[in-house]
Amino acid sequence: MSEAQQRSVRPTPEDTLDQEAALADSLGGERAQPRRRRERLTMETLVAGLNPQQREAVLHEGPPVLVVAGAGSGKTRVLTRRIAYLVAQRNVHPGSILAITFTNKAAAEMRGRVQELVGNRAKLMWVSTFHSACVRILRAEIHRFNLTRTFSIYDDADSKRLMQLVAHDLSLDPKRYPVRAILNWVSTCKNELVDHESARSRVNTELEENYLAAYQEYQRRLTAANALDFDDLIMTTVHLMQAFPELREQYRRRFRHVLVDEYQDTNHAQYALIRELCSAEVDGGQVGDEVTVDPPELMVVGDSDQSIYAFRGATIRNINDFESDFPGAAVIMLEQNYRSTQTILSAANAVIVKNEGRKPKRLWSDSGDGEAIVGYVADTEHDEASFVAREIDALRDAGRARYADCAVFYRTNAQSRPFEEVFIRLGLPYKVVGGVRFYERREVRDAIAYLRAIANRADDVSVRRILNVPKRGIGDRAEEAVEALAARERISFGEALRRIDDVTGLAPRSAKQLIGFADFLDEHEAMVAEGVPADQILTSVLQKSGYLAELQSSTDPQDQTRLENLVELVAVAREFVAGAIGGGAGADALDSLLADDGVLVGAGLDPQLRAEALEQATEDGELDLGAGAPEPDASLGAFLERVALVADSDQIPPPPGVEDEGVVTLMTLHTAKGLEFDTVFLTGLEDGVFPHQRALTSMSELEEERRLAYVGVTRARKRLYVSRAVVRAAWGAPQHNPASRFLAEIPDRLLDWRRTEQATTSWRSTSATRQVQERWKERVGFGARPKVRTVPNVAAGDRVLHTTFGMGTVIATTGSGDDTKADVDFGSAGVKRLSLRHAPLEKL
DNA sequence: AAATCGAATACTCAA
DNA sequence: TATTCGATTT
Repeated sequence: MSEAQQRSVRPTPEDTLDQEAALADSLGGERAQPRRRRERLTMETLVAGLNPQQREAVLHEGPPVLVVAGAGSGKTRVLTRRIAYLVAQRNVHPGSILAITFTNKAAAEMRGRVQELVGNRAKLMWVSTFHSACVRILRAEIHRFNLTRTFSIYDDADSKRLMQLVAHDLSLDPKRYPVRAILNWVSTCKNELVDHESARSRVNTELEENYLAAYQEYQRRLTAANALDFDDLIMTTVHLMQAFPELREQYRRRFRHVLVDEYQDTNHAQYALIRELCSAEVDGGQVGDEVTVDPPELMVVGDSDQSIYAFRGATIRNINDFESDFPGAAVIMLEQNYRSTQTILSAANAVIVKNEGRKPKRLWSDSGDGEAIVGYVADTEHDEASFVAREIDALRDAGRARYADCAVFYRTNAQSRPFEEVFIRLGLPYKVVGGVRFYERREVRDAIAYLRAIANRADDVSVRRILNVPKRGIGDRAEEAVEALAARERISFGEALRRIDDVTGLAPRSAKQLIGFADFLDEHEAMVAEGVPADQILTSVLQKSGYLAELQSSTDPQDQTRLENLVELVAVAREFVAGAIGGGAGADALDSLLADDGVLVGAGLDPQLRAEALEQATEDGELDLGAGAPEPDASLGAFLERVALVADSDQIPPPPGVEDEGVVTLMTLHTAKGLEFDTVFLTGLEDGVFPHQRALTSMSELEEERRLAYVGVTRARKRLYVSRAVVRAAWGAPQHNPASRFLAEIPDRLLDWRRTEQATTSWRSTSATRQVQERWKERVGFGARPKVRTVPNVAAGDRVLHTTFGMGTVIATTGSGDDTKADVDFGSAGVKRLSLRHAPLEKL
């Protein structure tokens, strides 16, 4: 970085520590007497310890402002201080602040921190994710679109099931129309605010014709089920604002300050929502529709180098075009990093500059070079895991790190396994965040489906999921008969269950079972109506449905685990209800929602968030911001909503206490965004793994992978390890991977290689390959089968010639012996997986 | 209607 | 490898 840059951003010399201490003191003093009206926070306190740019951001007034916040540049601090400043110095009512964060956990933290600064009034703020905020708005307003406030939220798995039904009914060839592909198309539409009707305009091919048909039928059924999918949550909220200008006005009046974190990861729909709320112009307004309110003050914070969610519609253009989107906007750059050593930052900078067309931005730090980055080339993924475990132990023994200070990152969830195996063997405490998530387990989903069916009878997907789970003698025939009635009468499946007498062609025995099932649902529906709290409904459902009984009597050891998971779910529900009823002061009780073992958590979601009723505009259009005490909400609906919106990152282990040294955290790079650890292990740095196989052919995807690498590197405070495995098992077969290109992008002078690849030319002779091959053969169950015929001996990196595809480069090899396949990049012809035995391939 | 077995398929990332 | 899907059997 240039000298000038350094000088221009260096903070004014001041004793940061002292001021922080003073701030903490004043806060502690205030907390001791919470009932007294708190001292007005002074301006000095609020900007204490901030550098000039941070201070500017906190104090900024007026036009929209973009804060370009490099990794570790203290943006959370800026956001919380700004909110506190708004409340304490500018007399902004907390109820008129809307702050959007990326995860529920971040929201809870931010609310907590602001609360420490300004006290309980902070509870009136809306601090939540886009999704939570939209759900909150939708619950209050969606009747305008003819859904009811009890609508179900379909997650990815639910959507998939529904789309599967749709595709089947439209008799789409599953080969040509994989459900996943249809859903992607639909999701893209929704992220761009294209509903199932206007989507016609983007149909050009026969393929898209069918996508459209699927979209329309899918949406029809979703609506019939009184349900929305994830993408709908945002799109529908925007459509509401557009369809009812007075509604938009109402929210514009309500939210005088809007703050958006992680702006680089917003998609078009989210952008449009912000625009509806904050734009100075009226777009899409109707005749006679006038903006009567000045737009709220808007601050967005983001870093285009950390944009890693393009796959779910995030577009970097939102942050790049902010200044033209919001004319007169100000831009503030935060480039001083307070987190990492210069070594780590240099590595990060060196990697990210390889991306083309990005706005130049260089992080710098004055905390010194620190330790060199440690590199390690392992033979196999198991060796890689052992290395990481040994290293963590060594650091700990040397007193240089606690478990909780260490994190292991990988590209895909599947890579966690070898680490878990080794950590368990060595007795190293750890927690995997994400992966096979609690709420995705079958038994948990079944339980949730029961609850949804009760809360929302029209929810066909849920009702039919549990119709015969546990087995109660309701087979396909019976189900079809009921469905026929539902179709004939144009009612939902659940509704048809109430009219079993009208169902034709039903065996008496089936009819009896169906009536029993319908009664079961009715009974619990009545409980909900009586206001029985969610946990009691859940336990009742599990018992009376026979679900528990079936698991208890099972001999399958897996069912034991399932049982435990359900017990866990009940515990979550209990905590939820306790939190809601304990209500009011209950931010602390919330923290205890963190599960104690590795299974689950549901932290971070403030019950307050849904407990607090949405304040409505009074008749003359004035908003009563502080309306009433928040109502505790222990209802089934509230519980379901929380369950639908929990995020992976809500499960990150809490910082350890004084005695306890916590656990090592394992997670994907995506989940790691926004976090920081003293010691970071960046693993699986292999082409084909990270960057991911599917990103290798596309420039833009490759750049996204690089940003992911950038995010990974910048999570580290003091120590960074980068490692790869020469041979890695994928799908049970050994795979040979070359070094990740990102490794080469880290300057050598920053790296301390503990171990490098042995100089072996042929992969056949490496011990690593043989080792994995042997293991593989044992598992698969065939011994040393003699090869009938030799196949071309190629390895990753070799150049090859194919009779039709021409020249190519071997990316990786899969399998062994006759089954060996090679992934070859033929440039313009793309990446092909070829069987070496058959392919007309010649090694060059 | 339920259970069982082999084949097919799948691994991105996630609210 | 591990889960899921379906076809088949009982």
